[in-house]
Amino acid sequence: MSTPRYATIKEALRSQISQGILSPGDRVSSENQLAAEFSVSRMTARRALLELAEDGVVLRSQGLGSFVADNRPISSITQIRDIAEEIAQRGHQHSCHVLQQIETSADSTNALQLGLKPGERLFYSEIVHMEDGVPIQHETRRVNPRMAPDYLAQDFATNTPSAYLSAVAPLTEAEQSVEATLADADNAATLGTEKNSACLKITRRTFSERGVVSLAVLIHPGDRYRLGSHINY
Amino acid sequence: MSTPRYATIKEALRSQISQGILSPGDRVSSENQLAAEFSVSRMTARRALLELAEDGVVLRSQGLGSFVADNRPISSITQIRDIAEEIAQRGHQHSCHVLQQIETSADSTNALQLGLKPGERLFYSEIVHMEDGVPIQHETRRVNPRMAPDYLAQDFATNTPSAYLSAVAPLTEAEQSVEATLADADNAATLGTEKNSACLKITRRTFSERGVVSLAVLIHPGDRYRLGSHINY
DNA sequence: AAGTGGTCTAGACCACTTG
DNA sequence: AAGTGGTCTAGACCACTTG
Repeated sequence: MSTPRYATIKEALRSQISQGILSPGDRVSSENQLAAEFSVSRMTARRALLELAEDGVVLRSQGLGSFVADNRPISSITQIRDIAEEIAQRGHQHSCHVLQQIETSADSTNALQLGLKPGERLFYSEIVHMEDGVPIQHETRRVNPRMAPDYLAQDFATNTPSAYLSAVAPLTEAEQSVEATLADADNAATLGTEKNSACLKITRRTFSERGVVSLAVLIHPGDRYRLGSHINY
Repeated sequence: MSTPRYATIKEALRSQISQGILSPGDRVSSENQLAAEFSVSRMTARRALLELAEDGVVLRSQGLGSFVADNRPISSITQIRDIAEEIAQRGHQHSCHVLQQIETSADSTNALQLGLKPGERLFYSEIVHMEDGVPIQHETRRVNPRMAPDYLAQDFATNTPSAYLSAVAPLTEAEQSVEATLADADNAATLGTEKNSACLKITRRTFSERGVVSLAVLIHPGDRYRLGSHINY
């Protein structure tokens, strides 16, 4: 399976931007020009530009052309931080229990989310993170083996899954949702809370350049954890 | 300028989903089927499905088909949006009950947070927001009278507090925290949920150029609301 | 008038999943 | 074998912006 042509065009433009050949505000080649340069149909060149626009790399305007966008600053709110780092920054002690670290197979839902085939193998880990000895996060994570083949050999007591994955498959994108749930018996036992107490559940899908890296579900006791953000306009 | 055909197809599918004709997990018509049904080329039907997938409305899988995604509302953590707008954008109907809209005085905590002196007057409102008649947010808000002197004269049934405040004191900054709590008897009654069900609680302080504008506490039923974000690096 | 992006067609071949 | 989505072509007409 070779790289699609629209992807080649995207890559070429991205690299021109990161090398400074194209700067924010510069006009990039038009659909017709790209079609000619890369010997593809206009629809294929168009797709490359459309996807770059979706990713916020270019801005497009009918009649005018496509232009390199400003490099968006990363807002501190949305930053994904390693929990061990976060705890260390508060001046507290991080520790954890690795409950599971195994190979298993993808059910149809996990397969869809991770970009695997149903039944294909995946790595699974389950860890409880503690701050000064008090459990604050129950992490369950499903990992795409193609992105991190040595996942099962890691010692997560010294280096968290998040830290390890960031090193082997640098984060390019993340999708997350936050919801409130009740602790089931399992959550209650691992987190040392009451059953049916309020929990904050974060579901996070992380992407690297080559695709989906992992799918993490993070459960926090509602009375010991909050998410904060500061937004500037 | 007429509506593009792919937009018509998207709208038709969205409406089937919101009417319950299609439920999460259901398979939607294939590209070829939609092309035939709507008398368009496959590329046009395809575009409709692709955009719905981008919006998180459907999940697509080669060889399998396209499936309706989990349709629980997901709203952005990183952006503060008026709930009425948010609901309208999902194609649903917003309505609300104004429970209270009064002048009261600041206790020491509120005073500190709003930059007032203890005992100084402040405005207080309490509203339940509904999406298609179903309660999804219980909003309690304390407002700095200096920033919005006419707050008590507003009709929040037609213009939400958030929309009104944005107009009179444009948002320059916001601080928020997200946590999980259990519904108390009052929450349960106003939101129509069980007591001790999981709730998402957002505490938000908004700032304008001249200082703190308001302090809002937003309670959402955990099973009807999610927060989401998409991060690009 | 010439160029840009926006929409659309009617085909094609492919990889993938299921019966 | 039949159906699905993924990629791609070579055209077309359109609305929009600029010289």
